[in-house]
Amino acid sequence: MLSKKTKYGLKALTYLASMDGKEPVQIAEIAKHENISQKFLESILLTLRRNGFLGSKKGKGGGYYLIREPHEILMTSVIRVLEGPIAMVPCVSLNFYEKCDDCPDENKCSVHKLMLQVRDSALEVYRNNTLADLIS
Amino acid sequence: MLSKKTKYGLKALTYLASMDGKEPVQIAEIAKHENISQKFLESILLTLRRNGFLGSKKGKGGGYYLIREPHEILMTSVIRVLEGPIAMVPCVSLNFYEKCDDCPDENKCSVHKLMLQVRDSALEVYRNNTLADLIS
DNA sequence: TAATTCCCTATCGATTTAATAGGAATTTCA
DNA sequence: TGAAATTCCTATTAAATCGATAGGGAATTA
Repeated sequence: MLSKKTKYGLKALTYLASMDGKEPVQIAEIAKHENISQKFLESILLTLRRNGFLGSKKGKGGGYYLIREPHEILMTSVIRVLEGPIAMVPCVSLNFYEKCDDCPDENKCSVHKLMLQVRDSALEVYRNNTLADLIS
Repeated sequence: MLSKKTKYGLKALTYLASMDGKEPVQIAEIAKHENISQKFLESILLTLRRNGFLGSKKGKGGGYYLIREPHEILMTSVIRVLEGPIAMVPCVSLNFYEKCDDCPDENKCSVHKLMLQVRDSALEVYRNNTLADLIS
């Protein structure tokens, strides 16, 4: 299940991308437009800023804005920052690999085999979608 | 993230399929072989039986066994029973559809658009894999 | 009748999630 | 210079979910 954090983050990014200008947009405006709890959105935007997706400006006329072009922002990176691993089990994760406690041999594991395919198919989707693709 | 329930359920099914014979296999044997908490596995096998994947026999020499051929058991149905929806958001789910509270128009929603693709790619994997495919 | 094995419900502890609270820091502008 | 606007940051909480455990009941076998 996709977390609300990721869902809201994607919606906020899309909203900012659709604004297009580099004018800062206030949290309150995004929250209202997308029906998101303002305080919750606040923490999400902070994460996106700390991870290099957004810039911010304080004080009157302040807000958040994209610091990269929408077509440069891959869904793989957004998902990894907001949601974490794309893989459904750590033993097939590229960026968050972990060995399973129970499994003596990954290569013989049926779950591993299946989830490898699922990961690859999800990766292909995320790699083929940038923020720009989500707008139109 | 894939739940342990699903992971263990898949491992148990694979083990039963690899036995091949219609001889009942005891919970304890599966649990030991796959390093799973026996009591937890018990409840999982019960779910699989109630959903038409397994048969069972009580008393000495009892246990669980597959009641369909491995190549007839699609991953779509196993996943839906153990894990629930394949979709990452209810608004793109085929079998567990639900409207989003916040979203006024699904067709304009960027998250919807992305998650539709993710669902389709996952579905394709699950539809192309039967229990038989996981064994070899 | 005793042993074996699955059947069933309830409960628990830990973790995660979504949201809230409350104020600090910075910037703008009158 | 000071008040308003806005982001920044940490802590807390309520609810849900997950993985596991407990404890006995019911059926089957020998």
